[in-house]
Amino acid sequence: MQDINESRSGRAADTVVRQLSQKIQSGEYSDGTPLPPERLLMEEFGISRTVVREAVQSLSKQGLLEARPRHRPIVRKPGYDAAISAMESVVSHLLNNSGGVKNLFDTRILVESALVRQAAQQAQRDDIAALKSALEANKAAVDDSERFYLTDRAFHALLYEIPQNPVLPALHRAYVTWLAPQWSRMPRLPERNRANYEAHVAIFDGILMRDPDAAETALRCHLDQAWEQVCETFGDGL
Amino acid sequence: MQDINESRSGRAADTVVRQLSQKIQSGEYSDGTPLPPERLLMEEFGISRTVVREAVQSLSKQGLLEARPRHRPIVRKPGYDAAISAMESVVSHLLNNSGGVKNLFDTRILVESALVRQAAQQAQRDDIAALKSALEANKAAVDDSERFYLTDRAFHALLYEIPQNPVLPALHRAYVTWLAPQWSRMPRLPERNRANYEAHVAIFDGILMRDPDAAETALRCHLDQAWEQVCETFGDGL
DNA sequence: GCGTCATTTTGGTACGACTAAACATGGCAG
DNA sequence: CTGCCATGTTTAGTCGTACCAAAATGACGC
Repeated sequence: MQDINESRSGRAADTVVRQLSQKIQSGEYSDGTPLPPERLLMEEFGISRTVVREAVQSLSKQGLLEARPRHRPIVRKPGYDAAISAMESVVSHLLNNSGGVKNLFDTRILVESALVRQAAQQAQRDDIAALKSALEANKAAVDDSERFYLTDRAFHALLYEIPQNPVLPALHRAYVTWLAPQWSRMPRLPERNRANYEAHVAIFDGILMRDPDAAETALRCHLDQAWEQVCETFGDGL
Repeated sequence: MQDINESRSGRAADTVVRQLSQKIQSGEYSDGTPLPPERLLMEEFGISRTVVREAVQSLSKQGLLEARPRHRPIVRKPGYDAAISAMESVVSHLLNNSGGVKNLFDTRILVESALVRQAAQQAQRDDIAALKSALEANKAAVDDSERFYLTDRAFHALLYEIPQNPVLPALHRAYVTWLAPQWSRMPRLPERNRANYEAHVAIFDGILMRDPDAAETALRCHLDQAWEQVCETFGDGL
């Protein structure tokens, strides 16, 4: 009810954004519930609807609100995925620049090679078991390219889960999402599926034998091969 | 001049966002120049100023425009840094959650350990020379904590530059920015500076000797130590 | 030429109105 | 009583206008 004026910030919307995000974080607006209607916020903060809408839009771009058209914005405590999706639009521009896809994929190689090394050194019994069953799912799907794609993704996803760091699975989802436009237009051949499966086996063996070097080598070989396939399909112009 | 209606998209602002971002990417609005005034865009697209403002705000949050209050928005072709800064607000929330800082720092350890391994295997003569001079700057600044902080950052930044992948330096800037709140409130002691310098030397030696394992070990030791210092300062509640 | 001041431009905010979609209600037919 | 549909209500999306203040612009005097 109090005027938020005199908050000495160039833009009124900014102070509203601060107050709202604070109320969200403090739980005053609990997760999953819709925000009060714009007209209520308007009188609560003593501002016009213009400013309310600006603030709401800003918060939704930050991932603290989920705004569907014609609906009340839903309060969302942001997770690591929200951070990733905040970059999405920018990234999509960057991927159109020459070299953008390769730069992104190279970071994936970097990260994933570090992951398999760490897995080879620290993977627990259940991690290994999960990898093993993912491998079997791979093997069972070599002839069904659509399904193989899913099991392929699942195998790599496991690598990102082993360190128990919630940033990493989010990062994997990001890679999958951003590289999907290239990947999904590639031809899916059973031979390639089989080669990928065998590459996965090699990675798994490296982890199983607690041999970081072997695991990393296998993974780099696997991803380099994938990149070559991309280049063959799109003609290097990335 | 044509009506953008009938574009079959729930929100008018979204179509304007698309059109504008396309015009920015195609160079019709060249980088560095201000966008046309809102009132012009309004009639150009046949929409109200409300929508124009919404679109402009959206684009500026995406990093395609740089909007200062009371100024015309400046067109910016987004780079990798723009992607990072798009996450900034979300990340700042995540870092307040328990474990957020540690999760982020762990990814840094992961990435940076992969970087030093790669450096040990692939660093060129000039990379090594750059590292060497960064080390000397370290050594010269051990007694001036403020300056040592800068040279410390510069040393690590070099590691991110070696693979020639523009994503990585941006990532380093992100780490520095996001972890700065914790780092900058830590006491700076010459002993610590000296210890950090020696850790850098160990990393450099590993790279110089083309010994990835040694380099990685030294780096992990270095960063783990840094994390311990953070914990001592803030009492583990991260 | 250069600084100063008045004018115009332009973004920031407010208010009011209307539309259409989503939601809530209640009545009607089975 | 139950399920479905018509109706009214809520609410976000959009538009138009108006006003203010800061910035950009240009005129003027020095």
